[in-house]
This record gives sequence, structure tokens and C-alpha cells, in this order.
Amino acid sequence: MTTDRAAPPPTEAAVLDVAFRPIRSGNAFEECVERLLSALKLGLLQPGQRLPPERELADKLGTSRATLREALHSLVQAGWLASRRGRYGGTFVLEPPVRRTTGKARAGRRERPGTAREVEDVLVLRRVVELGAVEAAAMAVRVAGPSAVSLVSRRTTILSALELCKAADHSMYRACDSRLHLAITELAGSPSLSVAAADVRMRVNNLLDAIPLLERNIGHSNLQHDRIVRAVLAGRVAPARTAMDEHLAGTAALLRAFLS
Amino acid sequence: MTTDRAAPPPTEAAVLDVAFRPIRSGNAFEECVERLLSALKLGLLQPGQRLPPERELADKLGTSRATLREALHSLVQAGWLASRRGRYGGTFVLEPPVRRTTGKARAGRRERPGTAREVEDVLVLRRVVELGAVEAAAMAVRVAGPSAVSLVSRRTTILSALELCKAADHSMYRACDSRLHLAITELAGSPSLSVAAADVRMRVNNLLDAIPLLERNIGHSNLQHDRIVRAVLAGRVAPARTAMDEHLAGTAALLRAFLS
DNA sequence: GGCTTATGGTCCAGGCCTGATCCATTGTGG
DNA sequence: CCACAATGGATCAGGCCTGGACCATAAGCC
Repeated sequence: MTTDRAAPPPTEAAVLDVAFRPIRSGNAFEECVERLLSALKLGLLQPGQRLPPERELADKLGTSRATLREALHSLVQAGWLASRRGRYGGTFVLEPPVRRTTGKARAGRRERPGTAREVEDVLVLRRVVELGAVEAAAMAVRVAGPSAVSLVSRRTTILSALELCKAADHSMYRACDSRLHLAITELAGSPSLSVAAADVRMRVNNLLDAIPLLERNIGHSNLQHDRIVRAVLAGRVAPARTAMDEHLAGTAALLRAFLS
Repeated sequence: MTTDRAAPPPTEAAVLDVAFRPIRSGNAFEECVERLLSALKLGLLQPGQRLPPERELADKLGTSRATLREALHSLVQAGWLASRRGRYGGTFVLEPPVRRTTGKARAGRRERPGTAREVEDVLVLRRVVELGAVEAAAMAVRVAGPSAVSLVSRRTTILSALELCKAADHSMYRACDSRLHLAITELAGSPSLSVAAADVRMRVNNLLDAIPLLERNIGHSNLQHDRIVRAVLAGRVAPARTAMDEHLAGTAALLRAFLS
């Protein structure tokens, strides 16, 4: 369908799609917005928190201040952020804006629902990454010893994220859930793994945005979170994996049902 | 060390590093070179093979033809590619250039060896991705049935990659090995997982370039490849994982020993 | 031999992005 | 009350990148 012309022996088309996939997903401005929006939606940036100064943040993101400012502006306009000038000013995170489908234009614009192939793709990747992450996290606890000093602050972070999850308002649940999962992944001690986990989680969330969130599922999730956290913090690798697998199966079934 | 100023409750610094990591790893030209070089080093593009026409390739990579051409030029100069004009011309893959450490400048320039933290990071990620991939691949075979029609061409690809691996010249081994692993990963049917696997593999290869390749390890690897392929093609999930885990442990130990 | 066609090779106008500089605002501390 | 410092806000020259047009080459076809 693409360039398979007189290439009988060498390489499958699917493999070439990997090699020749797009190098950039958009222009610098768009990628900036997407990165910041991800951080907001994943609960990595919480209401009230102050972002680093523009110059510093632009430096970290590897972009120019002008481009970063464009991105920040569009997030201010979308109601996610607010800026204050002057000393001790800065850019601050607001409560997540309610998605008021402002009548007229873009009314029924529920994003694209994702094709069945896309859904399967991302679900396979998620299973690999999240199961691997929870195993690696439990393993890290096991080798450090469940009561190691180095774990005390992270254990606190995880337990508080767990509580936040239980107490979470229906509209905040997705962010709290993501935050908990990422906090667990951090235990594995691999920044690259954390990046992969954040990435796949964002993709799943985008798919989930297209389907309704059922209250019943939240109760289920909270019980599963308990099991996962207990197993991980005790360094019990296999139970942690099993609990996570069941946890993932829930949303996986949901997505497959709604989008295929 | 970075921006932890008056932020007691909200978010760990490590999590923010995920959110605020650089958006682009270089300019368009550099990213183009890196992508193509990866494909060459991973054995996705094999000697004699013709790349897609520049216009088409530029389109797939999401870059302009001018930028792509710069990248191609530098790979031609480095001895990886050759271009021919005219009808039925194109850009062709050459035999991998011997890395003659051309005397004078850049003599002892063995890349940076990678810090211990980096090595651990990438090894954790690799274990997650490769174990997950081989499990997903075996699972896909299991559900399709080991003799499913849809698998016949992929089985052929994998078996021929396996043979190439055994017959591989010492200088080609890394590429053949990568190609085999990626062919197995393809069975999982998740393009995103394939991308992740290619990515982490490239990072591991870059680290391995800094240490000598022992003949003894190659013999080991080939035996392990046999076990892995047999288990995967039979749809035996747990044995596939075990075999892969042992396989990975070899290079992991090697890297930890040399680089920490 | 000449035409056609598919490719790489070259050039250019315009736009996005960058890095720098300077301005505007505001809380703190003397 | 005033100077300072840390921030966001604004502007501009220059560079990288893009999309397009056109040229050069070489193989096949009539």
C-alpha cells in the first residue's frame, strides 16, 4: 500500500512504519501546549501550585520563551492557568475548568473516538508498561526492604495519593487516578519508565474522554487500588501484578465495548 | 536543586522532571539523522535495500525535503547510504561502514560511557518493555492458534531473522540481534509497542557500543534466541518470558560491570 | 534516436522559532 | 517612601525550516 515495490526479501512494511514514523507531532507551540495540558490532566500539576518562572521553564522544555508564552497564554484562556506579574508573581494552576460545551460552534465535537486498531494498540502497550512498572516498583521495594529509609517519603506520597483518589470528586477522579499510578511507577526508579507510563496513560485518558464515566467503576477502582498499593509497598511482586492486571482489565473491557 | 521553593505539599521533583522534560531532542536535521541511523543500526534497513523516494520519505517523516536531504547527505558521507539519479535511481543502503577511528581528531572519542544512573534507567525500561513484548507476542500466538494463517509470513520472518543471527558476522551481530527482537515484538500487533521496543533497544545498543563484544556471549545469545523463538511461536507465554529474562540478564550484567 | 517518466539536485520566498534586549508590575526591605 | 529584585509582557534581528517550482539525469518505451 505504501512503498512495497520490488522488495521481496528485506523488510516487512510494518517494521518500516516504525522507522519512518513522523519525527515531530506538530510545531513547537502545539507540542508545548500538549505537554503542559498532559501534566495538568494527569494531576502532576495541582491547583494552587506555581509553575517555574517562564525563563526557567522554557529552558527545561528546550523551547524559546516566546513559544512557551504562546502555549501558556492559550492555557490561560482555556481556564487552566492564571498569571500574576511582579515579584512573587508567576503562573499558577487553577481548578480544572468545567468543559462547558459552549453552545454554538464545536457543539457535538467529542473528539474522534479512536479506531478499533488504535484502541487495541494502546491497550496492549498499556498492559505491558503498567504491569512492568508495578512489578518493577514492587521489586524495588523488595530489594530495598519494605521499611527502608529511602522509601519513607515515597510511601507517604503514594498513600496520600491513594486517599485523594478515594475522596476525589467525580470530576477529579481521572487526574487523581493517574497521579497515584505515576507515583507507584516512580518507585521503580527509572525516569524513562515514568515517561513511558505518563505517555501511555495520557493516551488512554484521551480515549476514555469519549465515553461516560460510571460511578460503579470508581468503587471498583478504589478497592483495586488498595490491593495494588498494599502489595507494592510490601514488596510482593506477583500479587501486585495480578491486582494491577485485574485493575486494567476493567477499563480495557470498557474501551473495547464502547469503541469497537 | 531545581525549583523546589515553597512547594511542601504538592508534587515531587522527580514527577516534575517528567512533565518538564525537553520537548525536542534537537533540530529537525539532527532528529532525521538519528532516526535513519537508528533504522540502519537496528537492521531495519538492510544492505541493497532502496529507501522510498525523497519526497515520499520526507512526507512520512513529517519534515521538508530539504531537511531530509541534508540528513541523507550526511549519511552518504558517513558511508551508510548511496544515491543514484535518474529513473529507477534512489537512495540505497550500503554495507555498514567500518568504524575506522580515522587517526587525528576524535581519536579516543568512544562516546560518553553513560552514568550508572542512566544505565540502570535504561535497563529497567528494557526489562519492562522486552519482557512485556515477548509475553504479548506469545499471547497473540496463543489466541490466534500457533498454526494460524495470519502468522505464517511473520513466522517466516522471525525464523529467517533467527538464522541470520546465527550466521551473522561478528560486525553485523548487533543489527541482526535487534532485527530478530523487533520481529518478535511485531507479533504483539501493537505499533506503539514496537516503537517503544525499537527506542529502548537503540539506547541499549548505544551503551553497548562503549564496551567490547565477547565471542562467548554470542554463542550464549544464539541458544537463548532459540528458546525464545520456540516458546513464542508455540504460544507458551511463561516459558517465553523466562527465556527472555535470562537473555536480558546477560547484557544487563555486562553493562553493569563495565559502566558502574 | 527521441519521448516519457521517475528519480535526485538546486534554488527561493515566506513563515515559524529563537535568543536577546528592554519594558511594566509588584511585593519586600530598608 | 524609595530602591531593589523577581517576575510577566513586548519587540526585533537573524536563523532554521518549509513548500513549491524548476533543473538534471538516467532508464525504459515507441
